[in-house]
Order: sequence, then structure tokens, then C-alpha cells
Amino acid sequence: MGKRETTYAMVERSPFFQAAGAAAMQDLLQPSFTQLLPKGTVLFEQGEEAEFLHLLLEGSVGLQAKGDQGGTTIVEIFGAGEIFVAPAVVLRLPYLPSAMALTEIRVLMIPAQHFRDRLAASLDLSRATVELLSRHWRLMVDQVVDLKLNSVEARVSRFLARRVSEEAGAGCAALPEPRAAIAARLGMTPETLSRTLAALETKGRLRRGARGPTVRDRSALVHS
Amino acid sequence: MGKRETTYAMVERSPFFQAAGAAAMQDLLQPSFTQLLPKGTVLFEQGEEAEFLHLLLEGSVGLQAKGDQGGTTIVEIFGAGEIFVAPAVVLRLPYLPSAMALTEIRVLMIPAQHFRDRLAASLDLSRATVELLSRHWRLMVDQVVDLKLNSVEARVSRFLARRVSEEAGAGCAALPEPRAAIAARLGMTPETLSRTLAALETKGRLRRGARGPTVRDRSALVHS
DNA sequence: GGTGCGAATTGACCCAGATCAAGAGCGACC
DNA sequence: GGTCGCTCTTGATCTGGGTCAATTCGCACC
Repeated sequence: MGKRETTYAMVERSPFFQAAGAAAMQDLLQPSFTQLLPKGTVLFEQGEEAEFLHLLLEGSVGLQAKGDQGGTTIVEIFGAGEIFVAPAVVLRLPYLPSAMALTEIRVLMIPAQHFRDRLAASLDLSRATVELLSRHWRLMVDQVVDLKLNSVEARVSRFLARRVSEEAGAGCAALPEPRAAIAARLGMTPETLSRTLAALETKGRLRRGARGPTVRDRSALVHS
Repeated sequence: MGKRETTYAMVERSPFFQAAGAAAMQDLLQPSFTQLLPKGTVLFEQGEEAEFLHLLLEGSVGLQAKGDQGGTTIVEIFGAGEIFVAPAVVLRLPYLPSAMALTEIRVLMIPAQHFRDRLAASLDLSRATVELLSRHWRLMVDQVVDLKLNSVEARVSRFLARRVSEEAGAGCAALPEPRAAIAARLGMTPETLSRTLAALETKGRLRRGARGPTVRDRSALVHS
């Protein structure tokens, strides 16, 4: 079937698959299944035992965490091809954040116990997981630095820049996720995000369109 | 020799050692060596190739990162028994942050290539590394949530609470690191940290002494 | 026991971004 | 095609924490 073909092709392209190799992945994926879920679906809730490792095939999901004094943020937004949430699965601990579909998504569900079993048996898979976690740690370090050192405008600019192709150096940065989610990911209010996009437009850095803002010059956006 | 005895005993108590098991650790530690370094020493610089995995035996080190628009922060402060910076070692990539001794330190240096070799050979070590990275990822998630949702006072309170023993519920939170480092870790200026400590003192939450602030009631500090 | 110097505290002021409160689009569904 | 219920944007105001400057503290070294 065509749909299953593309699914496998997408899985194959993910960096995790590359690192683990086809053999290990075959074993891993055998009892997994895909789900098609509408925007807004909660994949799992903060505090639940981890039952699945997720590989996102299409759309984006947000990892949402509650602070202890109340209030929630989005800690990370994952796109197609990315895997979450390995730490909870590995440590057999409750999920630290909840996960919510920010758009309609297609996601591959890998049973947690099966993943742990394969992990204990396969060095290749283990190695790929180490690399995955390393990359994810670096993402979070990057975000912490961003939050601590950069202004709202710089954070928005960096976020948009990561959404336009690096080689083209320009293009339309689609923002299919709700504004509130993006604002939370960037550590600001939706109002401030909106104002900042408006400010970037008057500065000529982008043009706001229906399918998201169009960036004129990617490098000019980041460096200033 | 007594000193080597205690070194090994400390290594043995670290969670990473527990997870990896004595056999794997024996192999890992064979070509490692310890160093005694004064406060202010730079262990490695952001952008250098990773040459060592570090296990901190005594003192504290700060992971310091530069933002791309200039300015630096401290992303994390590690204490005795903790391992850093596995991601750079694993990925054979340059260190993302620099590391600086915030106090006098004793640190075990594990050659990077040796670590990677053992990692590729030992499932136990691999598994321990996966768990280590998972815990470190969670630490960073926690910090991101803290930065996004909590006020300066709440962040300082949480930080102090983690420095007093949980069972006692009170005690002296030694702050041997320079104030500027702690402030950077918490995403604020040294001035604000100072003022916040003063404010917590007038509220009766702590008493400031020479060997760091003494917390009267740990749980009152966190929950308010 | 000065005395010199960097780190920590305190004080006065200011500003980026939050908050509160209207509007403006924009689909979905009758 | 209207109108209900969104999300998004814009406007006005407020405030937490940053900035800059002046002490004061702690302590190594003479």
C-alpha cells in the first residue's frame, strides 16, 4: 500500500534510523503501529507511566510541562522525523512533560517495553539512542542559552530562521502550530509574539502572509 | 594510598557507576587519571574537540555558554559525583559549552576515545550512558520550565532548597561558587540574586551567614 | 594592623515585555 | 449568508528585574 510505503520511507530518512541501521530498526518497528490524530489530541499526560516511544511522521507535537506553582509552557516542539520521549521510556519513569498534537499528526507508536528490550539486546540501537539523547540535550542547552541571553526579537528571529531552508537563504516559514504554542516554546506571551512579528515586518525582515511569514534574507534575520 | 581509596569510593557511589556495574567501570577507568585544579581553571573551551569525559570528585564546575550575539551564561552547575560532558564526547563534536572550575576541584579525566571504544563494546556501559543522558535531559527540561514560569524569587528558592538535605528539611545551603556564577545559572544578574536573598531573609525564610544562608523550613521555601 | 583589590551588597532609575482590555479575522455549522 | 466561537492582532498601562553607580565587605599580602 502506498501509504505504508511512504511511512517506511520517512522512518528510513530519520537520523535515528540512520544511526541504528536497518537491522536494528526492523526489530524495533515490528510491533509498532501508526496513528492519525487530529490537532489538539493529547498523546500522553505529564506524570503517566511511559507506554510508548513516539516517532513523528507528519505534523508537529509540543511537549508541554506544568510548573510547580501552576501555569504551563511548551518545552519543545518536534517536527516530522523526530523521536520522543526517550528519557521517560528509558528510565521507566513517568513522563516529565505532556505531549499534544499542535497540528494534525501521523505518529508511529513503539511499545515502551519492546524498545527497552531491544535496547538491552542491541548495541547498534543503544548507540543510536545515546546519539539521539545527546542531540536532544544539546537542543535544550541551546534553548536555555537563548532564553537567558537573547531578547524576544532575537528569539523569534532565530526560530523563524530555523524554519526556512538554509541553502535557499529565504522563503516562507510556515507556522501551522497555534500562535500560543509557538509563543510558549519561545518563552513569551502570544501578544508579544504577535507584536514582534509586526515589528520585524516594519523593519523589512519579513512579509506576513496567510501561509506564514515570508523571510527575505535568512542571515540578516539571525545576525542583528 | 588513602587518597586513592577515597577517590575510588566516591566514583563507586556515583549513579553512573551503579548503572554501569563494577566490571564495565574497571575497564573504563583504567587509563583515566585525576587532577586537582584551582578555582577559575578552564577545563575546556566551547568549540574545542572533546578530549575527555569528566567525572567530578570534589568541588563544582559550571558549564558556560556564549550566546551568538555575545554575552555568556552558565547553563548548569555540576557537583561531586557528576559526569560531564557526555554528548560532545559521544557525538565526536566540539564542546557546546565551556567548563570552568567554580571552586577548587578534583576531577577524574577519562580519555574520550577510550570512552567511545568501551561504549561500542559494552552494553552495560551503553545502558548507563543512556540513563545518564536521560537524567541530564530532564535536568535541562526542568531548567527551561523554571526559567519560563517561575519568578526570580521562586527560582532562587528552588535552587537553595536543592542544596539542603531533603530529610532534615532545614540546614545551611553552602554556596561556595561565586555569586555571579549562581546568578548566571539562575538566569538573573548578581545584583538581583543579592536583593532576592535579602528579601527572603526579611521574609524569615532564611538567615544569611558567612558559610552561606541557613534555611529554616525547606518546604516553606519551595511552596509559596 | 593596615591597605589594596575584587567580590558582594545596596540604592536610584529605567525599560522590555507582561497584563488587561478591546477589536478584527476567519472558519464551521446551521 | 449570517452568527457563533475561535484565534490572532492591536492598544494602553504596569511592573519585575535589568542597568549603572556608589558603598561596603572580606581577605590576601605587605
